[in-house]
Amino acid sequence: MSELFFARRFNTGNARKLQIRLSEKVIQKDCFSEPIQYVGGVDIAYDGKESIGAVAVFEYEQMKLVETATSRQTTTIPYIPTFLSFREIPPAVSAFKKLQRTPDVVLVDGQGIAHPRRLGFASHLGLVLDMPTIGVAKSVLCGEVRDNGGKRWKPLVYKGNVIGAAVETRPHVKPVYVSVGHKVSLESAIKIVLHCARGYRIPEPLREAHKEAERGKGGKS
DNA sequence: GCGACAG
DNA sequence: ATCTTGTCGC
Repeated sequence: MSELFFARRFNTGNARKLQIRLSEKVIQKDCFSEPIQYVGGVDIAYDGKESIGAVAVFEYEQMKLVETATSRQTTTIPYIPTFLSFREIPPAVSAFKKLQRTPDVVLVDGQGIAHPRRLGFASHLGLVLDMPTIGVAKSVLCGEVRDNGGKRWKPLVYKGNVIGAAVETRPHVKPVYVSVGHKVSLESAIKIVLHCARGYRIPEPLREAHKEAERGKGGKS
């Protein structure tokens, strides 16, 4: 009962101010050691009133799954466009705490700084975990793709600034929208996403995290 | 004021 | 996100 009340009273005004304040702390430079050894993927699934957070960790070079972790808890905040992170961070962080190995960089299902206030789920999560994160979204939240040459990626521009890139992970397939989450440059983010995409539009760590979250439905974790 | 709007 | 039948193609 209290959760529902809290959800209805979610204060977008305060959340908006927090986003603006936090967005200034986002670091857009590579803050991880090379070569990358482990990459993680985070995704959230919903089962009725509960959220299932899942994390999958892959060995970078071979792209082999080495570990997964999930966490199931009551959903506390409703989905409100541009405030997705407040809803998904709790289950994501909870799943992360169960990991044995800490990935060097994490792919997140959503936008990084490609957000109206430059603080999408991937950036917010990166700040909370103090870890390098990359936003990988399946559709655009804001901005427009600038038609450039025949590269594998095109810049996503919003109000005159490049906030991310539409990356064609597979030929002739709808692109995924990559943006800086935290502690990584856009160039590296694109390179990492392309490395992790093996035969499918969605990078392996995210595909696996999605499957893991689906498996968490109808049970506990 | 109106329309758009990650998952 | 979630629900949901059939269909096309490797």
